[in-house]
Amino acid sequence: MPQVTEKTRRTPRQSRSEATVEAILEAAFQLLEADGIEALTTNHIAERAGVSVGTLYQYFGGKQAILAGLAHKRAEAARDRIAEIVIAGPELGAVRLIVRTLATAFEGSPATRRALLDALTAEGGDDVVMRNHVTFFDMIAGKAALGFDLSPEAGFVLTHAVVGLLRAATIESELALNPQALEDELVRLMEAYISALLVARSA
Amino acid sequence: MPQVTEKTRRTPRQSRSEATVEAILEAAFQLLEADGIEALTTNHIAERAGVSVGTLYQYFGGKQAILAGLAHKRAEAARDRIAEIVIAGPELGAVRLIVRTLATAFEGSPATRRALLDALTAEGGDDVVMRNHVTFFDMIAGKAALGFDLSPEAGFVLTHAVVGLLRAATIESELALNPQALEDELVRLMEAYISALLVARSA
Amino acid sequence: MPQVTEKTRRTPRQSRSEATVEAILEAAFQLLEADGIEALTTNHIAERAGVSVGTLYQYFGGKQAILAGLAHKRAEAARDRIAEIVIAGPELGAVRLIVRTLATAFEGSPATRRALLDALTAEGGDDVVMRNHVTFFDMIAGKAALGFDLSPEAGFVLTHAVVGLLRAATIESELALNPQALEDELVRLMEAYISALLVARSA
Amino acid sequence: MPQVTEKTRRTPRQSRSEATVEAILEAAFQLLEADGIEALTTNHIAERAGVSVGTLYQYFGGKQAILAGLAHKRAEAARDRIAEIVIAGPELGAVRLIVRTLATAFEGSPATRRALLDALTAEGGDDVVMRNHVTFFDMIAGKAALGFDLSPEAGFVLTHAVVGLLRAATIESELALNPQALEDELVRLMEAYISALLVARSA
DNA sequence: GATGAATGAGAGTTCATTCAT
DNA sequence: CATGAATGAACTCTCATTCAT
Repeated sequence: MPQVTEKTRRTPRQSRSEATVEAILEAAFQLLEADGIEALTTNHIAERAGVSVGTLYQYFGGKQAILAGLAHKRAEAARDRIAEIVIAGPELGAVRLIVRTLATAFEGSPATRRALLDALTAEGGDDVVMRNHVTFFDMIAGKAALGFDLSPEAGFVLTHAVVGLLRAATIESELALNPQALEDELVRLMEAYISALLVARSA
Repeated sequence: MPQVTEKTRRTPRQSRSEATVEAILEAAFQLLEADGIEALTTNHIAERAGVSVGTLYQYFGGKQAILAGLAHKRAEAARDRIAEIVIAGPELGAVRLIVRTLATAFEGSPATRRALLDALTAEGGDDVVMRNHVTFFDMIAGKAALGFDLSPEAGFVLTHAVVGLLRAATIESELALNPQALEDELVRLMEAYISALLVARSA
Repeated sequence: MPQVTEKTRRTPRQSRSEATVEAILEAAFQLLEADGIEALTTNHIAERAGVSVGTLYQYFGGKQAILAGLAHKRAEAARDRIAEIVIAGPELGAVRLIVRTLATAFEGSPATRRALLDALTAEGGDDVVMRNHVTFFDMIAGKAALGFDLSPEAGFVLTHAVVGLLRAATIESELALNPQALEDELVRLMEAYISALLVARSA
Repeated sequence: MPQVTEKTRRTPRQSRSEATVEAILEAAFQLLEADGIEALTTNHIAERAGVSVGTLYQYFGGKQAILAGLAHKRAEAARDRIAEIVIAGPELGAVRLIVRTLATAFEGSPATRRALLDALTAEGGDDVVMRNHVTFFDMIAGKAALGFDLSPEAGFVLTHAVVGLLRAATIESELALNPQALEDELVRLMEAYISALLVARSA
């Protein structure tokens, strides 16, 4: 049974280890893109990465951990970019920029995106986006003059509405939605909600 | 390899067949609740249902088809209930009632709910909720006087925002969100969005 | 991890199943003799038996269970033979016959004998010889006019002295002990002990 | 593959080396007690001992060698104590003292005792107790006035009856034998046998 | 001498699926 | 229609051991 709980077995300190970890993640991403989640096995990943399975298991607890590692890297990058946006504080276009950042956070084919998104939620709480959603959106909320008394539920809705819709859009590829139009609607949704929160607050 | 494409092999007409199908679905649901998705195997389901694996394969194309069957039963029930709500036309509370119906559509533990939700999306387009979202929300849209020129993207957002958020809420069980407060926020989100759509339309 | 606790997964009722079980045990014995315990794998056993691994796992919980099955078959046969000896009641030679029966209970090479003996003890209490030693030796004890108040410890010594020595003799093959002389000494040991017990009892 | 043949690679003379060897043995013993033989790996031992695996392999030929080292330490201590007993020559109680010494030779849980006992026999002839059993019991035999013409088989029985029974008693822990009563029976067994040997000799 | 990252053969095991009965 | 014994490809994961640093 895989050790899902313990993501990293050996925290790499030396450059050789770091390169190995990087090679494993890169190999996993390539295979994911090429053959899909079904064909993604630890043996294949190790082979493609040019290391032995044993080495792979030295750094990752199993397939899920690798997927999670891949997803986290992207999620963190997205979060950093959003943080920059908020700090830079382009008053009006902030919501649109954030939506756009999230929409492009996960590179790769729809199937890959879905796999990574699932890996994030499969961890059950270790999800960076989720775990940090309060801190994260407090920043936005502060910028938007909502103050800090955003309820957990409102924060949750603010965070997950966009991510959830992007997830759904990724899966529902055959609907052939217009990305631009979708972005417009997402922005409309978020701005309408934020306005409603502001109104409720001032009441 | 499971036959994802062909969901039902034999459409039951006789009562004995119906009972068998029912027993299989019920067995699957019980095992899902009791042991989780990991322990859910066709052999176990057949055993619990009191039929042989062979018989199970006479009615279902495989594990995924069973899960999908389970999910569809719920999804259809939810859709029917929502249709009634819309027809009954309780002007003001409609959005809230719909949200509530969706929130309670899937019984069972969070893990079970997630598994069923995933089964729905895993089908890749056969999803009743998704496939019918235009028809479905056109009804709502009509009631709400939005007219029929709801863009596909707006319809998509309208449908999936709620479902996606409920999905996220189900998974993120440790956040311990207040169901009532969450419902309030969902209603706020939807009503704000609908208003925004109305405003945009009239402009 | 193998399911050591649950020896048989499917109790065979039909002749086909019985033949399969028999084939597996026979294959295991042959491989044990030919290549030793190290080379004994479930895959090899299945191949040699002419069945698939899956089938093997339908009947046995794993390698240990197969070994245990093999050992039990022999142990039971030995016990039956000893029971016959006691019932037949050849007054003087009984001890020698019992010793001889135990000495020849496990066919095969020393390594095989050791493996089977170990499998018996590895079960931790399910061992037929051990578990039944009281019942078993009460019969002998009765014959020997010791009565039924044989202490558990005396019964234990009676049972295990011979088995333990045979085990040791099997392992210590390089000592090249003379089987006949060893048998003589074992008989001497047992008869001396029984006499001592009788003396103690009459005192 | 473990190098069973070559037990020690480097015989330590310096104190640092001795400390390392000691740390490894101690670590192995602790892990054996805590987690059982299954969880005992060279990597774990090295980690617990505070050395690298490489260092471990500098001093021990492998896992078996470590286990053997552990067992030998105890076996040698027991032999020395028994030698003292024989030399001290307390005529009547000697057998009882020897039995008691053997019974307490291996500290630790039953599982640990079994593992160490097995390590001793697994060496296949390098076993100190076994290899030296003639020399060893000749001393006792001499003391007991049996002379030097003790047959190898009688010597074997003399040595292994006690050890084998203690092994069996260790494994069969659920029988909950009374240690004192068991000791009594072992003494009875040995004294009866020695007497029988004496009688046979004088005949 | 010490290190510890890397190895990799191969073990055990699962389970969706088939098809002869 | 039902059965369930049989299948077997494929998977995850271990761990004793080596050797370049």
